[in-house]
Amino acid sequence: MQLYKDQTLRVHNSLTGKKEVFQPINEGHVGMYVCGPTVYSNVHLGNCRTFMSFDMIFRYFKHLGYKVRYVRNITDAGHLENDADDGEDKIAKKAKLEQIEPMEVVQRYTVDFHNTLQQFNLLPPSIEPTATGHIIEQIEIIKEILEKGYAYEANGSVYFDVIKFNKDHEYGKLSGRKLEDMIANTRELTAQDEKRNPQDFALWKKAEPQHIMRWPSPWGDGFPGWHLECTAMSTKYLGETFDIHGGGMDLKFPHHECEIAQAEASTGHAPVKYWLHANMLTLNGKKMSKSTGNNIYPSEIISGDNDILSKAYSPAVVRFFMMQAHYTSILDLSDDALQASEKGYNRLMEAMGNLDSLKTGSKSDFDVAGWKQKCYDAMNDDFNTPILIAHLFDAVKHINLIKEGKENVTEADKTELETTLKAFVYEVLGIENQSLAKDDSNALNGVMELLIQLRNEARANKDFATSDKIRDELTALGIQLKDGKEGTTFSIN
RNA sequence: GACAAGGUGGCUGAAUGGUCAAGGCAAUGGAUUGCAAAUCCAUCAUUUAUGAGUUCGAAUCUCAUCCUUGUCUCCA
Repeated sequence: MQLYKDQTLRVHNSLTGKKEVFQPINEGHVGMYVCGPTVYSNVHLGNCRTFMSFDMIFRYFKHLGYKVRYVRNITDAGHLENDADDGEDKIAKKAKLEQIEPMEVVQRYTVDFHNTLQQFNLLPPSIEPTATGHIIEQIEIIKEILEKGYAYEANGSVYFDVIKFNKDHEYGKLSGRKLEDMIANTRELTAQDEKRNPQDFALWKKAEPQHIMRWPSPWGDGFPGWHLECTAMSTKYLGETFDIHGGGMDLKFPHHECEIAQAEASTGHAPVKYWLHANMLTLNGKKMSKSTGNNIYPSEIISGDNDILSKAYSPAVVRFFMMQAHYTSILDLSDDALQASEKGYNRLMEAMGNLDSLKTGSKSDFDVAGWKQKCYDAMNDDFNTPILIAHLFDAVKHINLIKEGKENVTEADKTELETTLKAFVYEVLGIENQSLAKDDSNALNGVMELLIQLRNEARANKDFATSDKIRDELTALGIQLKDGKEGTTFSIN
């Protein structure tokens, strides 16, 4: 199914600041690279939002029939705490702190990362390369940049020469910065600094004798600079120019700016056609920060074991909540917002559960084909999931009306509605139906049927004490009875 | 201080020049119900941080001010 031939997708390109029609470099194929986590601590909820956004994008491309190669790296070396001379590798620092091998740190938090993303129903990327697995490729790129004259060696380290590069190229075009301004706002170099210019960044850092993470190179033992791994791995798996590069807004500068510089310096041309940036997640209107306590881990939301929220929320509800905002907007997570999302989520799932049993007729009061295209239009407009969800609720309303017998639907439209709804909710948005009623054990259904029958008998006899007792006790257990025209049904919250 | 993304109803969150500013949640009235819940119908921002400007027309463009988030710088 090559749906992409019928749909015009527009994406917001951070490089130009405009929405552009998406045209892949190779027809029918999409190459997408997203900067993955540095695995030195448990994955942050904000990171989850970014990866969830790109998971949705990945899913929509697939849904449209593109063959997608989605590469998301694991940074397991080289991410310095800061760019100063005493900059320490984040992973090496954590290893020292916990007195374990750096690779134990990497292993522990990579597993946590995968577990968390799996809970939120993220699809695994096509390739998930690690920085340490691509040291050779990174060294090769450094050699090329050195050959082209855009880098210099100093005392066993190699630095990218930003000023030289800016003479032939434009450094700062992604983040809207001017090199002159940056230089004007910078202090003088200290005497012991190896860099020619404070804006220069490390391609290769010399490893001090006590440094554990080290690899041999033409410039001596050392380790790669943080920005380099993404250039090496994206080029290796997606080519010198690929379609989409994604990541969090916070990576725009310097990380992505440096990626552009490295690629242009080594290959002579721009590496990426469309730059997509996902916006940040705040908590109760403020940035998340471990030091102020305004912070929550994914596992704490799911378990409810935290001081910030009133209750636990399922991963599907959290995902639905995130999808209700556009990926380029700042999203604020709060208890009120999650509660509202949970109710909306339940209503959506309820309607989808009722879809199958709808009675069909000879005509439809609901323009399913028009509605379906509206859903595509929403997604085609830079993956506008909030608008898509608004349309989904339009379908919910019609499903409920049909169920009540106030509207009609033909068999063909019902099938179309069901297929489309499932495609957008499950396949594109990646929202699972986690209501317990779905995995219906026959025993539970049998017991419920019995209770409903007993209650209805009591109601018929006007024994409301008994009928209300059954209803209230079930409510206390989290089972809600629903008296409809067609009889009584139940749902489990 | 610089750059970037923003500031929309009680909460959340769409809409970037064109009649009434989506949707979810909450709220109010009605239908339904033994009473509720669920469901349906109706109501719910003369107004988009503030001030000024451009325009026949602005939430949307321009300028100023205030605020939030991110990055850099400074500081440490």
